[in-house]
Amino acid sequence: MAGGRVYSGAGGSSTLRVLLQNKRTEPLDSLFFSGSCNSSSPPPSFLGSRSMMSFEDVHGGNGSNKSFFRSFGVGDDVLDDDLDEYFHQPGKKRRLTVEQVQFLEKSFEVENKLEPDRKVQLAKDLGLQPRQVAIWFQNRRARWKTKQMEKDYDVLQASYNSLKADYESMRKETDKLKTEDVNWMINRSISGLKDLKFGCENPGCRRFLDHFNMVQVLSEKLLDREKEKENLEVSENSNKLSQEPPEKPIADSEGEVSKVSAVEDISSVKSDIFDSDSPRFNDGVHSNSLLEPADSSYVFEADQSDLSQDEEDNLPSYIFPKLEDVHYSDPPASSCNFGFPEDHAFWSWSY
DNA sequence: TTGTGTTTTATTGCCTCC
DNA sequence: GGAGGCAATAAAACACAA
Repeated sequence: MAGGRVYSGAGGSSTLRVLLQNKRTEPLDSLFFSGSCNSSSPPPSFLGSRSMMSFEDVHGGNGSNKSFFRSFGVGDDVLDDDLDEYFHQPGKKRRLTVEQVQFLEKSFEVENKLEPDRKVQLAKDLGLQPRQVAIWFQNRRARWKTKQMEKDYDVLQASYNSLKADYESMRKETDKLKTEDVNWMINRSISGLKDLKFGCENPGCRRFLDHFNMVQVLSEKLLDREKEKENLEVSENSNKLSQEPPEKPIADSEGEVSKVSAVEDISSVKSDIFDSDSPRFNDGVHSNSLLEPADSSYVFEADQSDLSQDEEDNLPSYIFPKLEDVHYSDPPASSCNFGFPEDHAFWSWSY
C-alpha cells in the first residue's frame, strides 16, 4: 500500500465464469464475447476484474451498478445469486470487455486525464470500481506516451534521413563544383595569358609573359634546328651515294662534333617538350595546353643547361634569372597568380 | 499441448500538489 | 498528510508457432 492509499474491492469467492457457465444469457454473450472472438474460436472466459464486481464498494454496497449488467438482460436473480460468488475471486486478473474498453477509449479520446467526478461516473456506467477506471486511464496514458515516443522517434528519424540525404547531395554537388572550379581556373588562366599579350602592366605578369613568349621563340628555334639537321643528314646521305664513303667523320674537329652533340641534345629536349604527339603540343607553335597544370611545373623548370651558353647569355636577365635569384614564396603585392589560389605557389614568384 | 513472446491489469514506491 | 500521477514491475491473460 503506497502513500496511505486504500484500494478497495479485493476479496470474495465466486466468479462470473461460474455464473456464465451455468446461466449465460444472449445479451451477456454479446457483451462479454463479441469483438474479441469469432465463430471459429472459442469464446474467451469472462474477463471482468475481481474488484470490478465488488458492487458494495462502488455504490455503498447497494448493488446499484448492477444496472450495467441489467442493461444487457441479466436478471436480478442471476446477479443476486451468482455475481457475488463471481465477484470475489482472489488472485485473478480479469480483462475488461471489449465494450468496456471501447467506452473507456472514447472517454480517453475526449480527455486523457480523469477528474474524480468523471471517474465515478465512468465506474458507475461500466460497473467498475473507480480505482479500476483510474488504473485503466493510468495504463492507457502510459501506452499513449510510449506510442507518442515511437511516433516522435519516427518523425525524428525521417527528419534525420532527409537531412542526411540533403547532406550527401550537397556534398556531391560541392565536389562537382570543386572540380568544375579547378577546370574553370585553368581555362581562365589560359585565356588570361592570351589577354596578357594585349597588355599587362604588372611587372610580374610581364615577366611571366616574356618568359612564356621566350619559350615559344626558343621552341621555334629548336624546331628550325631540327629541320636544318634533318636537311643536312639528307644531303650528306645523298653525297655518300655519289661519293666514296668518308673514312673520317664529317666533323673532324672537336668543335664541330660538339655542335652536332649540342644539336642532338637540344633536339632531344625539343622532342621531350614539343613532341607533336604530346597532348601538350597541339598546334606546334602556340599551345594553350602548354600550360596544363597536370605537368605545369615543367613550364618553369626548363633546364637552362639545355640551352647553349650563348643563347642564355643573350637573354635578358629577368627572363632567365639565376635560380638563386628566384624566390618562390608568398605572392607579393605585385605578383600575378592568374586567379589561382595562393597556395598554388608555382603561379606566384618574385625576384 | 506446450513453450514463448506480447498485451493487459494491477501493485508498489516515489513524487508533487494542495 | 491525503490524493493522485508516474515509472517500474509483477502477473495473469492472450496469441501463436512448433
